[in-house]
Amino acid sequence: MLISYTEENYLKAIYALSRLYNDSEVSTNQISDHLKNKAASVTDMLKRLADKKLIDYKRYKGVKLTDKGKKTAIKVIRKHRLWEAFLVEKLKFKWDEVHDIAEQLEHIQSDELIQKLDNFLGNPKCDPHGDPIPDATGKFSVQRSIALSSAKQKNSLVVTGVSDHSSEFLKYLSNSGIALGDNLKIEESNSYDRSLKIKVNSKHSLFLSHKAASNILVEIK
Amino acid sequence: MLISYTEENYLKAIYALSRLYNDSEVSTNQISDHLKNKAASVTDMLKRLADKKLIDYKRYKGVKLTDKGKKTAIKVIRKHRLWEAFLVEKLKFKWDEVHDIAEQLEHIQSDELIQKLDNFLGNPKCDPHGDPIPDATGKFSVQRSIALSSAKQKNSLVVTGVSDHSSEFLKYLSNSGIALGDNLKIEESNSYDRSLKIKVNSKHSLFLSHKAASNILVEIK
DNA sequence: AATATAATTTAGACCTACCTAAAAATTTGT
DNA sequence: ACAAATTTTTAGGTAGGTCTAAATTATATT
Repeated sequence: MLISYTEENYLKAIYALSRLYNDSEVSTNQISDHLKNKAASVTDMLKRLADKKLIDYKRYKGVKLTDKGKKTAIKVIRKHRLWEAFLVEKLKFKWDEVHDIAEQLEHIQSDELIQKLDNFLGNPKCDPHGDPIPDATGKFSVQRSIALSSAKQKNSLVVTGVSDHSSEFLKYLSNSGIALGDNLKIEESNSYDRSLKIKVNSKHSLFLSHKAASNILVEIK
Repeated sequence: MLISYTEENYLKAIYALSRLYNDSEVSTNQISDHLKNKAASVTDMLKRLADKKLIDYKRYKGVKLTDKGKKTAIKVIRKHRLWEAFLVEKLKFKWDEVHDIAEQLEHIQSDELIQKLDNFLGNPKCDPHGDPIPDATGKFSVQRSIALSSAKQKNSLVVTGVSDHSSEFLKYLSNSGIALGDNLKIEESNSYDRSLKIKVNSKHSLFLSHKAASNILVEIK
């Protein structure tokens, strides 16, 4: 079955938005904001994607990718990140110049091309931005560590390291009851000073300043 | 001004067909045969291309590329051939596997990408099929030598070499009044035995067997 | 619980790029 | 030169993907 350029972009958007909010349903408006289309256009497309069994869709109730839709979205992401790696590693683009070109290249259809490109690049695990590249089966072999302060997802964050290695900071962390491997949930984020309220291992809660949160590295589980 | 994927394919088709027949006007049916579309669809598109000043078009009279249209077509060809070179040289595709993928890649929009790809490949003059790659200004620095027997264009052929180097064949050629640098025109081609009637330097005419014609190399001027 | 507000969907329109069928222009054959 | 055959164009329709404006459903407020 054929999936168009535009349909692929919708699937990718739904995948990304769903990840941001703990794999929950994605709303029409979220998609229209993300894609900079009107909500009415999104509704049209959702019907078509549902006909093709790429999403589960009930009107007014938001949307989720089916396994087939998810597989398609991850394949597009795989292609995008491999092409970004190619553009930076081989063609010597700057990392900030490659996004628009990769947006086009990600839609080229050829399984053999993806596989050969992957080999040519030495089967990289991450793209130039540090984002993980899924393998041909759709599996992400690495998770990216990011600053807690820049985590977009609220749930299922695991502490994997720190970027401030001073004993002062590490002492502060242990006093706060935060250790490597702990599970964090962002309960509140305050935009005026970018401080966070965090729940640790579903037990105790605490406030973290932006400075502290930016030095805690987490992965999305 | 934006030129769509489909419009680019029409321009490429018109360019190729025009070259086959001494840069003459191209007919609606030639285009529809080549693109495997219906003639009515071609007429639709020709009107749009004419609106965009990419072709000169008068109804019932065939069509020619404008300078702007020609420049666009050559740029697409440049991209196609550079990508083919990449696929074969770098990704180790076989030369006969790359065409469909290059048909997609040729429409990626980014001048910087083309230039960087060209440099990455070492500024090749020809693609893996021996077809010349135009430079960024649209100039072809080499002409491809082909067997006279496989020339699709009838006019403006220049003798550049032979593939049978036997003294017997060379003697036959000089007896026939054909030498390096001579200008040839195909006046007739007979499909039952693939023999050709040739005019040499706009002066004398002669018949050539398929065997003889397949050993004479020519370029298109 | 009724109403106001926000989110979503429907209705109707447009453009690109294709199609079929019929009409018009051109070319060919005698 | 005129009829026949061929080529090309016009007319009208379809599907994808977008839009605006209006209607519907869901959510929030009081």
